[in-house]
Amino acid sequence: MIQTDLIKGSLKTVVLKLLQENGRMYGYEITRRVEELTSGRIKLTYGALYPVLHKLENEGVLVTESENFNNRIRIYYSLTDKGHSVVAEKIEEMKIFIESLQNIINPQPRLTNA
Amino acid sequence: MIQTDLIKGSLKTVVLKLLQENGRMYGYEITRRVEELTSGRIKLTYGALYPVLHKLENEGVLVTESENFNNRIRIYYSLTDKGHSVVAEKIEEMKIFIESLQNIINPQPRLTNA
DNA sequence: TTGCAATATATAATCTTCTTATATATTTAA
DNA sequence: TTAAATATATAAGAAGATTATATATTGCAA
Repeated sequence: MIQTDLIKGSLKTVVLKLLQENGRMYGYEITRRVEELTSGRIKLTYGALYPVLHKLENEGVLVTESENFNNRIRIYYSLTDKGHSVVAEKIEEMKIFIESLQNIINPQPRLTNA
Repeated sequence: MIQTDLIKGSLKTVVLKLLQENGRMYGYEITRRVEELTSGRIKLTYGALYPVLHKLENEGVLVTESENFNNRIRIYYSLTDKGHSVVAEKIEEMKIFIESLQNIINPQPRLTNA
């Protein structure tokens, strides 16, 4: 990740959202897409990404298919049925979280009852 | 913290922002204010909050004044000059981070050039 | 033809950060 | 008199990230 510790905790949701959006993706592609969507501001590290992908697979949220492309292995990840409902929940959580942060960052001026 | 792992990494920024907004605050007050601003969605834990406050003090970002209120010690924290510029940076980072997350959560449909 | 950048996945060691549990102590309301 | 609210603090452990390292192919430039 780049320049900020803020991303901690949101990686899983980000990955799941991209898979929901794109059907299936391989690890390298996911990091590319995140850079693209964030104008290079967020760069996923593989040391974080692959363990997360493996964990989600073990939890039955993702399934994999290996394919050969130009003699390079690509491991495609896609959501299971369970995965689809998990994404929906995670996205809701994230929206509420973002709202909460915004209430802190741009607070309504307090009424002078204090 | 409540119900979501999303908050990881943003605690420091949240604390600093509140101090910028309110002049000086004590630990307990900070947790109250965060609950208030987020409608109870984010509850800071003291096990996370106090170590962060102490760390920020050691870094010269905060200073403390102890006061006695109803036989209870209150330790007020406020920003140093350095602290004020640190908040400004952190807030900028957080705004960009939130923007980035929103680009991922609500992506513009991709033009079919891929 | 050699070497570097890009493509592609993976794991171990380490660090940071958070949660949970525990401790202490006063005031206030039931 | 007892529990909830107020107030701070730290240790142990878990979770999640970074950094470093490993391996291997393709394609482009020098």
